[in-house]
Parts: sequence; C-alpha cells; structure tokens
Amino acid sequence: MHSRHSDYDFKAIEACWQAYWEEHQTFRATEDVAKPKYWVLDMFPYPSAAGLHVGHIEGYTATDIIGRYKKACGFDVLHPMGWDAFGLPAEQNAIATGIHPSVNTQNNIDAFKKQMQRVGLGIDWSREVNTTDPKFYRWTQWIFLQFFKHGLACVSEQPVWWCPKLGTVLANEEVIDGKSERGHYPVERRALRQWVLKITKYADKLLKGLDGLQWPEATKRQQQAWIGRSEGGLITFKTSANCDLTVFTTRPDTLFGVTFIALAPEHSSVDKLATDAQRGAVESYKREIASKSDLERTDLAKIKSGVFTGTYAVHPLTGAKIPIWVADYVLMHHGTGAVMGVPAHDTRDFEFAQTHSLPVVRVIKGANNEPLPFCNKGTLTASGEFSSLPSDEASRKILSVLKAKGIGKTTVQYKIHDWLFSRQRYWGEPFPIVWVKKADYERLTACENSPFLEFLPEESVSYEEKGEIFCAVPLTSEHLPLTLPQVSSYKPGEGATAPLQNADPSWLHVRLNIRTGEIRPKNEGCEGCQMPASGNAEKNANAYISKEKTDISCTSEGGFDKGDWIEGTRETNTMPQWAGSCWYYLRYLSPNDNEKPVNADALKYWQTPDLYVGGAEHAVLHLLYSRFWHLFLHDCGFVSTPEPFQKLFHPGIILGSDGNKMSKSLGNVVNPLDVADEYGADALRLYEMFLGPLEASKPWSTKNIEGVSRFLKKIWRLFVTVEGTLSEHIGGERDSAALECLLNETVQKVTEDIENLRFNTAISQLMICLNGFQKEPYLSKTAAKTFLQLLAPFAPHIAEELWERCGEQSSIIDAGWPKPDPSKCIRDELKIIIQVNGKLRDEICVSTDVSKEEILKIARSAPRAVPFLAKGTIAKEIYVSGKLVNFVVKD
RNA sequence: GCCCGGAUGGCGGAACGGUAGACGCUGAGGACUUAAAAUCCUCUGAUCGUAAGAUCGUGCGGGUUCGAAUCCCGCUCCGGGCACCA
Repeated sequence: MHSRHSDYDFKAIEACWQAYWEEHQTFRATEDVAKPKYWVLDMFPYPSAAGLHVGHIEGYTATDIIGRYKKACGFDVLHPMGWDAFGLPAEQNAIATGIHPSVNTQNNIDAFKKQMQRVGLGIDWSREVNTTDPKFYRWTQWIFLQFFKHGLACVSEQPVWWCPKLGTVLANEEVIDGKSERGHYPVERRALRQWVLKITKYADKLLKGLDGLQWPEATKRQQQAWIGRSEGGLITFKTSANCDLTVFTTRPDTLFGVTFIALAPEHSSVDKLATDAQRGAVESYKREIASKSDLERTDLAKIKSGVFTGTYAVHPLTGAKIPIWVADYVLMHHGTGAVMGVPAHDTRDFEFAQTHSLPVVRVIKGANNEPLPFCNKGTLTASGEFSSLPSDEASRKILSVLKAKGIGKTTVQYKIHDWLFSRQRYWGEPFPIVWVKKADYERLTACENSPFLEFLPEESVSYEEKGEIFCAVPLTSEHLPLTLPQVSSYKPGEGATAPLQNADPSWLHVRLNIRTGEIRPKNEGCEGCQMPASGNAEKNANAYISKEKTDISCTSEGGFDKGDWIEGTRETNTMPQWAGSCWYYLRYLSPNDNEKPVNADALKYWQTPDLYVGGAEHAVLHLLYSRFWHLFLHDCGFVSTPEPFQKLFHPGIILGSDGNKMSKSLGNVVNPLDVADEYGADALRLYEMFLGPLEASKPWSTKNIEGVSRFLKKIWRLFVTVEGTLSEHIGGERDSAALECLLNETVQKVTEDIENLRFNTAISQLMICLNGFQKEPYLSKTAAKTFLQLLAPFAPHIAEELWERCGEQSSIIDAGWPKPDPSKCIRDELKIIIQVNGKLRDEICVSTDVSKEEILKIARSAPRAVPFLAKGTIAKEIYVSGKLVNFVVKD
C-alpha cells in the first residue's frame, strides 16, 4: 500500500544517489591545473563510540555545501576527512576489555564513515587519514625528530600537572580550573621528567602571525591572551644577605613606591635570605604551602598569606631598607618568581600590605585623585628626579638609569609555557627515542657516518638519574614507523610510569649499532635477528608488533663487532593526542606518499586550506599547536606558507530542545541518524542549516523539521505527478516577468549567502522562490532546473533525482552554477514609502522615470499622509532615491 | 575582577541607519474528504476599535539623527574565555 506521502521516497532516492557518487567518484579531487583549487577542511573528528552527533553534522554539512557549490562553480575541490583516533576512551575501553584499542578504534571509524555517507557528504574518501595508522604516525614521529634535531624537543624535570585519576601528566592547556579537560578529574603539581616542545621560542611569531588571518576576532584574542606577551623590566635589588634578587615588573615607573619584596615559596633564594631568627617561621610556611593543592593556592578570595625572611633589600635609587617576604601569591613560573611590592598601585600588593601592615606609598597620580590602589598609568609623584613625568616616559628613564648601573634591563615575558609533550599512556605515538649512557652517546657522536646522526641535535638531550647521565638517541628515518609494541597491560603504573613499561623486554631494552644503524633486542646475538613473536600477542594486532629492520647488517661483511654496539632503553612515554592533529591536513594532499609527510607537487597545487571549519573550543589547543608545527615546518622549508589556516569559522553549538547542552544525563541528545531515517538526509541537512546563523548557538526543535520536510515534499510535487511522470506545471513556454525577477533575485541571494556562510537565509530565499513558483500557472523547465541547481548543495539527493527526471544525463554538480541576470529584475514601477517625522504614513507607486520633484509633489498629497502634514508646516523634505520620502513637520 | 559575544512575537529567527517581525514552526478559522491524515486558502506582536484606522512595541535608562533593532554613553541579565601573569 502506497500512500501519496510515499511518492517522495527519500530512502530510495538517497541510497541511489549516494551509490551514484561513489560509483562515479564525483568528489574525487583531481589536481587539475587547468582549474582553480578550493580546499575546504573540517576539523577531523575523534571517532567515539557514541557515533556522529548533530553538532558534527552541522559543521560537515556547511563544508559540504561550500564544497559542492565551489565544484559547481568550476573549482577543483578538495573536501577530505580523517580520524583523530588516538586518545583516552579507546584506551580505557582496552583496559576494561583487554582488547587492543586499535580494534575498538577501527569499529568506531567504520561506524562514523557509514554515518557520514548516510548524510550524503561529498567527501574524497580516497584521501582518508587516520592518526593511529603507522603509515600516518610514521610522519608524526618524523616531524617530532625534526623538532628534536633543531633543539626544540627536549626533556626537563619541573613541576607539571599530574592527574592521578587518568594516570598521566597534562599540558597547561588541558587543565581547566584545576581539573583535567577530559573527565574533569583533579590534578596536582608534581616534579617529573617530561618531554617538552619549545613553543615559547615561537611565541612572538605565533603572536604576530595572527594579524593577517581571517579568523573570528574572539579566537585571535584568546590566542593573544594565551601567549600573553608583556613588556617590562628586570630590576636587581641588593640585599643585606649577600644574595641579589631580580624582579620582573611591567611598571618600572612605580619603583619609588616599592615597600616590600615578595618571593614565591619555591624561589631558590628563600633559604639563603631567611635569618636565623626567621628560619623556623619561613620553613613552616614553606611546608604549609607545599601541602596545599594548586586550587587552594590560587583561590583569589583567600587572604594573602606570607612570612618575613628577616632580610632587607636595598632600594636601587633611594637606598631605603625594604623587607623581603615570602608569599604564595607570587608564582614561581612567571617572571623571576620575585616581585617588587608596590601596594599603592597594584591590587594584590595592596591586599598583601594591608594584611601584613606594610606601608603604602603613593607615587602615581591619576587625573581625578583616585583612591588607592590605583593601577592605571598616570603622572609620577614623590619619585625624585622622575616626579611629574608621565608613566611611560618615566618607565623608560628609570630603566635606562638602572641599566647604566648594571642592575636593570628591558625584557619581554610570555605567559605561554613550553608545551608538555609526553603522556603516560598506551594509545599514542611512541617516541622514536632510545636512552643511552653518556659515554656511549659520546661514542656515537664521534662515529662520523653513524646513521643515528640523521636527527642528532647540536646539544644533547639528557637527564641524570642516580648519578648517571642518560642521553637521547633519535631513531633514523629507516626505523620509522616505530610501532606500538604489545603490552601485558594497558594500565599506567604507579608514580607516572607509562604502560609501555609493560612491553616485552626485547622491545624495551635494545642495542644500537652506531655504525650501521641496526637495532636489536639487548639480550640477543647476531643469530637471533628475528624479533621474537610476543607470546600473548593477539592475532589481529600483529600489525602493531615492531617491524624494525633488524636484519640489515646481520649478513653484512662487518658482522657483529662488539665495538659498534651500545645499549639503551626505549622512551616509554607516548605523544599527546594533539600530535597527529597538528599536521593531519597536510597528509590529505598525499596520503600514500612514502618519501615525505607531504608531496611537494601536491603541496604546491593545494597550498593550505581555503576554509577551515570547526569548534571554538579548540582556540588555544589544536589551533595554537598546529600553527606552531606549521610555522616550524615552514622554517625548515617543508611548507611555503607560515600559517596553515587563513580563514577559520566556528559553527555554534546545537543545544538540546530544553536550551541546555546536549548530554546523556539530561536526556536531551538527538541522534541525527534517527532524524535521517524518519525525514531523510536532505531534510536533516536542510533543517540544521535552517536553524539559525551557523555561528550561533541554537536549540534543537524536532517540530521544526516538519517545515523543511514539507518544503522538500512541495518541491517533489512541483516536478512529479501522482503517477510519477514529470509535471505539466513546469512545461511552460516562457516565464512571467515577475517569476523571472524572483528567480534572478534568488540566484543572487543564494550565491551571496553561500559565499558568506549564511545558509539559513539562503534556504528561506529558496522557500520564497518555491512559493512564487506555486502561484504561477506554468513555469518553464529552465526556471525549474535553475532552482534545482541552487537547491543542490543543500539537498543534493532530491536535486539530483529531479534533475535526472528533467531529462539530464549527468550529475547536477557538473551543470555549473547559475549566474544572476540583473536586467530581469528591473521594474518599471517604484514603491516609495511616505513618512512624516520618521513614521510610516503611506506609500505610493511611481514610474521609474518620475523626477524627484514630481515624487515629492505626489507624496505631499498622499491621502493617508495629508492629515499628518496638516498638523503643522513642512520644515524639511528628505528624499532617499527610489525608496522613501520623509517630511519633517513642525507645529 | 578583566576581556569578548548576545538579548527582536507563543517559538527558531529576518532586517546596507530608511515599511520591524522575511522564512519557518505553533495556534485559530475555512476548503477538499463519509471521516482522518496529507494538501490548499485566510488570519496570527500588544492595546483600543464593528471597521477604517490609531497608539504602543526590538532587555532597561539616556543621547546622536529628518529617521535607530542597527551608531554613541550608562546599566541589567544570559552565554563564552581568562583569572594572583606582577
């Protein structure tokens, strides 16, 4: 039984055209040099077990519309997709089930891909990338080794964020309000040896590069704030304890207002400065602070605690005695960990001085004698020879005086820290690093043609443990990819030990042949070149057993020469999830290239994405990290542009119908595939685009899908009769002038709106156009087909189907994009609005050739305006050409 | 605390300083139908009015302008970011 409703059989139509696109490779990017290129990029998803959500669809539909539109316009379009597939959920699943995370990851990827295809996204699947694929992460490791070689990847032992619940360290960017970004678990400070990437070396470039980018201003500001450049001075204070103190300040002009110095409790000079009388108090204060969590310490509401060291500093210009305190509001990781306390002109110093009864000396005057603390710039007072100078000039002069004395200099500080780059996790890229003893390292560096020199940095990366120094030896290109070994347990160990510690000892402990580059398990001689198969390895995870070329030199002439071998231990940390996403977009250009991370010819053609669409939540994580990597690759000469993403757009969040963020616990989650099953993929796409402006956060409303669903059914009925034949309604000889005008307005409006990513108003214009079609007794097939072309990027399946039913042979996307003909929209009559004192009173229709004087004359006698004109005399007449007349009437 | 962004009918939202509420949803009434669904037509910001129409109306208070949802100043509320960064 077929009801009339089923005439528009979206299920069959959508499946049919998805198969057609697949078969004809419609969305394959061809690198056709005869065409201009357009690369539209989505932030690739983490393939979670939950599948696609409506937010994914929103962004991907937007890029799909752009991609299809640009393709119709004649561009060679690249719209690729991939998987950011390393990460915690797959690992936790592995811990729970014992099944290798790759299995779970692949299942999720398969599901995601199927869902994307179900929505009809025009993606070039031949370029799919997956960060967990050794063929991909081989190059992530290779880029890491470039950082290493250039001295930008090193280890340091310093306080880092440790999350006990996750069993790993986290980057600053991953810690929000003292909790982990993923999972919201508490974090604490721990001194650990970790890998860092020296992003601070790029702070200035990252800041300046923002200027030319077409990014949302808010996102640029967020990055600016995160980089946090501040110019200031370093000022050294002599003390009575034979131990100088250097402070950082952005306000050297307030130097005469210094009434105390405050040191962070971790400051290295605290012990030296504590007098015998105060030592006990200082020690117990330090202990008290050490026991506090970072959250407690950074609580702004708390009273500013501190303790006097007993020692005084000498003011560099006045010679005054200044007490030195220890205070936990001073942060060790900013500036020098020491501040000059100027309570009159700094809120925090003021609070501290009030709490501890320290003097407050005003040295800056504002314009209006503002109360203290006064933190703005102003005019100096009580500052010796500098009095009555403005702040900026005084700062410069004071610093130059101090500089002459050798106790001051200008400097730039950044808030951004080096990027903590190692994690104690299994499901991440292994570091292509082996740790060897210092003496062995020196033998290696002395070996002139050692393959291990390929990525060797000028300065060794090393750490000390129990009196022994270990140095990092980089693997060579030949050793990549260093694949993840099998482990007996995916769980991290106690005290920041990584899951890779659980790998087979034959993987962990190795011997390197410094002459040939060969790597073998430590406990094997030449005979046993083959890596032993791990006894408990899963069959389907064999791909993850190391495939290093252990057999290169076994047969070589040199054979096994004891002098060429050094022993080492592999690095067992893995890279953070952000690593792969730092450069994945480049891999789309040549996903199968075995020589380079990205092929030079492909790069030359595609350059960088023309549009990047993804969530604003990545403003300081992914978007900063990938800019850093790209800048670095640019400096190395691998890419020709310094910035990866010229134009960026953030889609807004789709909220639940209750106005809250969609979440399982609130039960307001909408599964987009359910919607596609009930209303069709075209309706789902149209609905998400019609919700509101793409950048706005907006609530979901299932009820409103009826609207776009009706729109599609109306279109169907316009073209197709109940019997399934082409409707006579679209068989008109020629179109009315009104319809031609409407159609051209629609071409114009839809084109503009797509270019500006204003899809909601584009769709409403299509609706207006369709409503106009319905009112015509007949319209031409040409007009109807133009409408289909405009509809195609939004609702591609129905557009293709009706296009074919109109007698066309090839895909609608190959039919080009309609051009508006403004001559069709010229009207012979104008509607002029008549206002009196700015209020609408009447309107008149005049022929386009009527003069301004004529129009004003007609307007003065417009029947509904006359009573209001009669209330006084016309003081002024304003005429906006072709639009309105406004009479200013006074009593 | 600081820095952004936002606030328009019953709802989602339109509106180069120039007819506020396009388009869609909802609701009411009508047509078709034995009936329902679907579809089509009319109305749907508030108040007064039988109507014509009038008055009010874009978070609040001022201002600029012939004319303000739009620009400026001062608030309120909501959302986001940063947060002892010296």
